[in-house]
Amino acid sequence: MRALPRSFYARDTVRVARELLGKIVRHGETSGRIVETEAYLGEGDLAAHSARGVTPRTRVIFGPPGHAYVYLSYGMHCCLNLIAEPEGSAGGVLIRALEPLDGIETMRRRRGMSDVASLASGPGKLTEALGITLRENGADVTRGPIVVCDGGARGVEIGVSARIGITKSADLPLRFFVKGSEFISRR
DNA sequence: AGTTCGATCGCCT
DNA sequence: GGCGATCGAACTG
Repeated sequence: MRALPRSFYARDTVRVARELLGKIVRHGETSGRIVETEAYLGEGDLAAHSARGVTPRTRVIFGPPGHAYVYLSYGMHCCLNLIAEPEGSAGGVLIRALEPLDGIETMRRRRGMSDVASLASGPGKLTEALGITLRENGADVTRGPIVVCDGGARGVEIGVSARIGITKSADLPLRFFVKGSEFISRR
């Protein structure tokens, strides 16, 4: 399966967040279909790490599209974002949940649990299931080791809501999910 | 140099 | 539904 081209990411962040639903994320032998995303915008989005401009941490968010921004949340979970917008403009899509596809036994071992619907139903869970850590920060997802490709999913119904677990800019409808999926983090 | 505060999860009740 | 775990970035003085 071929990686999505960089041009897919070099667009409006909300559009990229919506269209990432149904796409497949692969890391090594493990992969999953994206069923939940959130858009984090540039200027004016106080919930985004990029809200206060370029710093050593947020450098990746302002960099070229099609790269991974991985950060540590609450000192224990890594979260995966895919960078959107042309270089120099901030925008990222937080991957919040995956439907596990390949390497389910590996995911079970990494997660220490067996229920498939819970293996990757949260941003910290899916990075643990796929073995994604801070080492992958800045990786080019059109090349690897993390690769995103077209899953052939068409015409799924998309649900929209406010983003989860944030306090600033909390009311914006920037969370997107596959309606009815049993693999999302919450309904 | 010290402090504060998270784009969370799982376990407990 | 509440809380503790645990680390790095950014802000303060």
